[in-house]
Amino acid sequence: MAKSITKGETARSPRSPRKTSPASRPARRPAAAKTETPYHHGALREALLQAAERVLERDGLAGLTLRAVAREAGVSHAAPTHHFGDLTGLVSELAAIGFRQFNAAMASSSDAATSPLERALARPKAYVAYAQAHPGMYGLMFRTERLDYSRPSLHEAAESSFAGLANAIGAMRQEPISGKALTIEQGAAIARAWSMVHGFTMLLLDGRLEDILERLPAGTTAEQLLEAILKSTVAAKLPA
Amino acid sequence: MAKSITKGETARSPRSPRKTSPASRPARRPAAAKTETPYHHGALREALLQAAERVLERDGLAGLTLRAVAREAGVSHAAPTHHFGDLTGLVSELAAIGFRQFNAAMASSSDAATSPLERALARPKAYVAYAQAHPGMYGLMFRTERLDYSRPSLHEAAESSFAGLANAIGAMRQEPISGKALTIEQGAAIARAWSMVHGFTMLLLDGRLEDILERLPAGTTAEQLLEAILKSTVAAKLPA
DNA sequence: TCCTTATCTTTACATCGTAAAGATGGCATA
DNA sequence: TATGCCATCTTTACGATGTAAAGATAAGGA
Repeated sequence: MAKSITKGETARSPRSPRKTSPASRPARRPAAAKTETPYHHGALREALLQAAERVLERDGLAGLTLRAVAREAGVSHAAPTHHFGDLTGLVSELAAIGFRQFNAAMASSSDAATSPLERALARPKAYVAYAQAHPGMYGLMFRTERLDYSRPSLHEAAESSFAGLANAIGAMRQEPISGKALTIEQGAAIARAWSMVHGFTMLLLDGRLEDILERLPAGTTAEQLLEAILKSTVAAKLPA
Repeated sequence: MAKSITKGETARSPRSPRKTSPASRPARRPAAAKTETPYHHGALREALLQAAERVLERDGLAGLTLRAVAREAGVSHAAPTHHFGDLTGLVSELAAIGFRQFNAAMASSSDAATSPLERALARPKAYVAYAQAHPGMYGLMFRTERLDYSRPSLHEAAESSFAGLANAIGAMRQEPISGKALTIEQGAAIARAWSMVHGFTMLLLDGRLEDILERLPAGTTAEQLLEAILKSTVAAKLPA
C-alpha cells in the first residue's frame, strides 16, 4: 500500500491482483477459504509453466520474461526464481514440455498412417503442423540460445525426438538403425531429412517462403508445397 | 585503422571528460592536436557497424546491444541512435552487410567451379562455410526477429540472396527460372534446396548434429556429412 | 508449543533501450 | 569575415528486465 505511493512498484498499478482482496491475504486465512489466493500457491510451478506458455503464444519470444510470467500467474516477480532458478531454467522446462507435445503429435500421426507413402509423409507433415499451431513453442525449442540441455527433462525430451526421427528413417530404409554406430549413408539420410523439415519450418515461420508461395499457381498452400517437396524426395526410396 | 588509433576504442569511463576539466577539451581545439578525440567523429556510422560486427562475433547475439557497440566504438551510449534510430536499425544494417558478404562468398565459389558436379556442390558448401566462419552474422541474418525488411538495404541484399539461389536451381534444372511465375515443381526444387541447406546450417550451429557426427566413422567432419547429403540428393538430377 | 524449512514478497541494483534536452562545431550565407 | 542554422554527439532521465538478498508467512515436525 505505502509502497505503491512511495516507490511505485510499477506493474501492480494496472492489474492489482491482490488489492482486490486486501484483507484475505495478510489476515489469518480461514482454513476453508481456498478460493482466495493464499500465501502459498500450492502448485505454483505448474501454474508458472502454463502462464509461460500463454505469454509465449500471446506475446512471442520477446515477451516471454520472468516478470511477465509472474504477472500472468498473479505472483510477485521474484517468485519464479525459487522454482526455476533463473530465466534459463524456466525456458528450458517449458521447452521440455514443448518437445513432449511435439513428439506425441508426430507419434500419433505416424501411427494413424496406413500406406507406405502415408507413413513416409506423416511425420514431416506433423512436424510442420505442430510448428504452425505452436509457433512460439517451436521457436522456443529451436531458436533460443538460452536453453540448458544439461537439464535432464529437456535433454531426455530432445533425445527422444531425435530417436523418433532416426527410427522413422531406419524403418523407411528397412534397416533398423542401431543406437551406437551409423554408416555415412545412414547419417546422411537422417541429417538430410531433419535438415529439410527443420529448414522448411524455420523459413516458413520466418515468412521467407512467401516469395516462393506467391509465385506458385494461385491458392497453393505451404502444406501443398511441403508435400511436393516430400514426394519428389521420397518417391525413389520407397519400395514399389 | 589510423582512425582507430587516434579515436581509440578505450572506454570513456576512466576519463571523466567534462566534469574534471571543463575548459580543456571543450576549448577551441588546436588544429594540429589530432590525437585528441574530436567531438565529431566523422565516420561514426561505419565505425559503429564495424564495432557491431566485432561485438557480435566476440560476444554473440545476446551481447550485441546498442550500448556495447557504443562502448566498442568509444562513443556515448546514445550516439548510435542518431545514425540508426534504434537497435532494429543497427541490427538490420549489419544484417544487410552480412547478406552481401554471404552472397559474394557464394558467387565467387560458384564461379570457381568447373565440372557440373562441382557447380552443384559449390553454392551449398559455400553457404555452410560462411555460416561456420561467421556464426554471429549468420545468426543475426536468420534467427533475429528484430530485423526490419522494409529497409531498402536489407530488403535488397536478402532479395539478391534469394535470386541467386533461384537462378542456381534453374541452371541445374536447365530451365531458366522466370522472375514471375513458378511451377509447383520449380517452387518445390527451390524450397527443398534452401530448406535443406538452411536447416543443416542451423542444426550444425546449434550443435544438434553432434549426436549424428559422433556416431559416424571416427573423424567424419560436418563438411563430409554435408557432401554425402548433397551428392545423394543431386546425383539423380545431373545430366549424365 | 516452538522451531526449522520451504515458499513467496519486498527491496535493491546493474544493465538495457529509448526519449529529450544540452553542447559542439561544420557549413552556408550574409 | 562574421553569423546563424543544423547535423552530430553527450548528458540526463525513465521504465523494464534479470537477479541477488533479506524479510514475511505458512506448514510440519520436534
